[in-house]
Amino acid sequence: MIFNFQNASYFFIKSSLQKNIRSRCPVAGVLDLLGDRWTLLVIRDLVLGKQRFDEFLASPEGIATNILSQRLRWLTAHQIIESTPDSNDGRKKHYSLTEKGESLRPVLRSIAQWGIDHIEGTAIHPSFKKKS
Amino acid sequence: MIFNFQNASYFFIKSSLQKNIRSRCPVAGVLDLLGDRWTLLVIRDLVLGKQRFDEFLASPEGIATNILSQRLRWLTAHQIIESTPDSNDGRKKHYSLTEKGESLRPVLRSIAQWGIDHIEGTAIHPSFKKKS
DNA sequence: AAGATAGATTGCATAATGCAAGCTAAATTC
DNA sequence: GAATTTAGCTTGCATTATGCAATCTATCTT
Repeated sequence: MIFNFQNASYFFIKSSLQKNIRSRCPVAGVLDLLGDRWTLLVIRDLVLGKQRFDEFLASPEGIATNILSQRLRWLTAHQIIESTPDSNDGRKKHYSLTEKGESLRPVLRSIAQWGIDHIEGTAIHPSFKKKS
Repeated sequence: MIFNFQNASYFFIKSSLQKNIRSRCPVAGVLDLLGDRWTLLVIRDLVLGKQRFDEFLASPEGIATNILSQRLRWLTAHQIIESTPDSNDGRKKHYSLTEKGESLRPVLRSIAQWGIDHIEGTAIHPSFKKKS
């Protein structure tokens, strides 16, 4: 990603603007949007049915709270996820994939399949098969 | 990626070892292998028929020489690409995708398609359609 | 009222990236 | 055959991102 995530105000200013696009290549565009060590793992968690901050934190890769928080903001700003407050507990938020986010499922599946086929020690999560 | 690429000797020691795997998730595995701002763009270039250091450098995203050099080494170490010396010009190397690298084509296509559908201003490269 | 919980933000050390410059071996030009 | 150019790197250093621990605020539970 292009911006200094540490500085929240800078982030918000920039993220509401058009992205600094590196090129017209869609692969480069996707990398600018999702291409780092963590963003796609948050989306994976959502695909697997996780919805809450704590659930994402509990994933085995061990994302840090600041990174998670930044990625959730980023993904929300780019309409890939959205959050709704829990109706019973005002502290809780439920994150979910928007339609745009849902459309990443086949991409994620394609990536996962390649990983299974070519990276030793990886295995598919059972619930990954649901909801083609 | 996990290592300090700046220190070449450290790189070589580490890259010949088993990767420090973050989890058994294949998505995480792929991200550890390819998930940064540049690696997939080098693969894209190879998919598009580029073969040489200078050709990769000339791509519109403007990768730096040190980063390109590191990525080529990384991808070679992980059997995704290989290089052969030019028979006429001893300075030149030709990089190409291995079978493992070729198998990334559909993944790249899937990513590209999502980008075209959801990222404004992106468009597919014509030669991307060749060789399903 | 006191403590626990959810979802964060902050400060700081470490690591990765970006850029310019330089380097080496091979090829080309003069 | 010496000087220059080219291809593919490497190095140094500034900037940016990440990782970790600590802290904070609002809400919920006891």
